Amino acid sequence: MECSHKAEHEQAAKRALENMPPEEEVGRVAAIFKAISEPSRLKILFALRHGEMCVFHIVEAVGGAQSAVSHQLRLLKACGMVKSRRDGQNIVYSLSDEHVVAVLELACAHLHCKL
Amino acid sequence: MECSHKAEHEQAAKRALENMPPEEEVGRVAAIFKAISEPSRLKILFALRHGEMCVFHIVEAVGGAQSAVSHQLRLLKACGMVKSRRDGQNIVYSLSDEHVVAVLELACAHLHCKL
DNA sequence: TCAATATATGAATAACTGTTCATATATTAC
DNA sequence: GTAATATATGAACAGTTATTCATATATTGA
Repeated sequence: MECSHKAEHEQAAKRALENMPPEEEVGRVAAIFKAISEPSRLKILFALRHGEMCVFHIVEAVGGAQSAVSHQLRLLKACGMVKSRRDGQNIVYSLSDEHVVAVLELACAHLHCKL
Repeated sequence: MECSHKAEHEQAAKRALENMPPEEEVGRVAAIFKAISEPSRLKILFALRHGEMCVFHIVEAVGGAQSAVSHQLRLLKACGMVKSRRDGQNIVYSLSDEHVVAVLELACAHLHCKL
């Protein structure tokens, strides 16, 4: 702990400690990111940027087994990234709000890549 | 595939498929989110919002073992979330750019919580 | 009611990941 | 050089998670 920036670092550490959100809140934020940290789920979100779709078409857009997609959709819904409504035989999924899109786009900006 | 929104969904699925980024790019974006999807790493990022810090003070701010923090820092650095420089005996870490902060804040907006 | 279709779910397995422990490297002071 | 301090690293273990397979539920049309 004898670093030459002792004073500034200690202040920063003190501020960081004081302002650290409670464990529960950190957990909630982490859960959001975890939801979109798997390529399979991220693809689903990318796909839904082009409009709402039923499961069948989501499977068509992202590939993989129907069962796997269904499991992932459940996770995405559980943490509020997507919403769904029944429409006859189908369940139609869509992004739950504009924040989801915004987070995706910001990540791409960070990567300096265009989607 | 006989949903009543057949036409629109099929168009959306077609657009989604055409615009789906290559596997490698999806992977990179997913890696960014994965990096901040663990409470331990997220705490480190929250801490660094208050200024650059050496490992010792990061440990002080986020808790946990030095070894664990060091491992996490390596991951965060590998995906470009933080940068580091040596300063004598210490290694000083800081957020690598403003996008990192922006992503964190956007996630909080999505959660309707203030940090 | 029965068949067909769309979606969801539970269990099991395989792969991945975070942490710990012990140790290694690098820098400074003596 | 040696001791002390700061940080990093490798291996092993434990916990988590994504996928698959088989099956269940729900809706529609006959």
